[in-house]
Amino acid sequence: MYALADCNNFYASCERVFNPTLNGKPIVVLSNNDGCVIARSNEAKAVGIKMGAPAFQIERLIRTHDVQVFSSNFVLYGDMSRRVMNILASYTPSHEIYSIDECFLDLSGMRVDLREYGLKMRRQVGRWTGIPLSVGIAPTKALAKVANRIAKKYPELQGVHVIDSEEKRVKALKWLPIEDVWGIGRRYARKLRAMGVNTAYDFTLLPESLVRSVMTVVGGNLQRDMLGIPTLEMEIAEKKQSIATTRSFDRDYNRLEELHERIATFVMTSAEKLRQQQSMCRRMVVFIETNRFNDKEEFYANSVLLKLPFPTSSSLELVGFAIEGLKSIYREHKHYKRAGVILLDLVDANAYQPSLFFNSDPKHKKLMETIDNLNRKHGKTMVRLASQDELTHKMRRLHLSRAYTSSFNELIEIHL
DNA sequence: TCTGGGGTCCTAGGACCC
DNA sequence: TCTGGGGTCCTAGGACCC
Repeated sequence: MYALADCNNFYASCERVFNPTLNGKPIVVLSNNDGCVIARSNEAKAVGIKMGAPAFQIERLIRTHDVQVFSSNFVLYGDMSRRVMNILASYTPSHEIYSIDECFLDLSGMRVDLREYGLKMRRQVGRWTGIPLSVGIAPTKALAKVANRIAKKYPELQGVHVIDSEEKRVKALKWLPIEDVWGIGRRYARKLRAMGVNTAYDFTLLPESLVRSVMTVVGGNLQRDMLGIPTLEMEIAEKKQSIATTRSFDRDYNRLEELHERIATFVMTSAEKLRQQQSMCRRMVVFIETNRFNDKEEFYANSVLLKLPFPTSSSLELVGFAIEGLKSIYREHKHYKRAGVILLDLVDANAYQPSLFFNSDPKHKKLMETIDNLNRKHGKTMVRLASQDELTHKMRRLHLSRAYTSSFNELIEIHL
């Protein structure tokens, strides 16, 4: 049996933990630059605020319903996530952190009352972190996902649902519309509807060969899992296979120097994560885009895949390559709105055999360690490259909550 | 004025080799 | 004019997730 534990409206709940006066009020959390909605409390969903809605389009809703608005505070959310995951880990010998707010737990062989067990983790997470949790338990991961939806949907279940019989499995799948199935997105849902498949249950009745022909092996595996045959396995966290830093800008950039500074900073951020997991990268993508919503200027997007002459995790070397790449895709007289850097083809820094001729400069290793340590101790951008001398950008974060968990200056004060 | 960011996996088709 | 077959590697693009 597997459990899927999922935090309810995670970002919104994080904001609430440190400000209980928000209980019962509609809350939304906005993306970087306060661009669009990325999380909503139940109350905000109820008044009709859609996921992904641009902030400027919902101003009226916000005013009418006194919606509490927050800029995203990922330092806080990451920290809360770690606390929740640590608690959940104590409930199983094997868990998979599936996303910032979701965790699969392998409960096979556990001699416990599963419903009680789910209620217990939910209570403990609630008491220790203040985050509301829903738990779905079933024989496979895909069914645990379904069970979790049901746990969320019906309050009388108290946040926990167990699928432990064929009858419950069928009932759950007949209840779930095809577009809400994990692994079936817009594209496949439309195709399946056209084939007369309206629910998850209909999907499980399709011939396997048909499913594979439409949705490749991925769909076939999903179908088996939904039939109750454990097929999707636990994927225990190892290293990331790619590391990306991408951002929309607060305004249009058109000068090469401005993009240069942004790209250098993105590389620095990515490279630090790269070193943290003790990898080196062999390829890098650099991309830039103009504003796709602007009808007055033709949309321009371009990217370049760089094959590095040697694997490296040195920010200095990576920035050098990235800037060469940037120059190859930069066009003058355009207004850039978004850019990013993706590190790919990551190899283990310790296992790598240096080449006879071309290698990352060994002096950089020590230097990077020093920089990482300084930045860790003194805040993110204590040490930057000279190319980053002028920080011309400012993220718009008008509604930022405090760094309750990560900064001594921003701890909550309790007055007795 | 204002529209997110960070990931994973699979496949078809081309390049290249013998 | 005729013009194989099989293997591997790589990559772009498409699908999905939260």
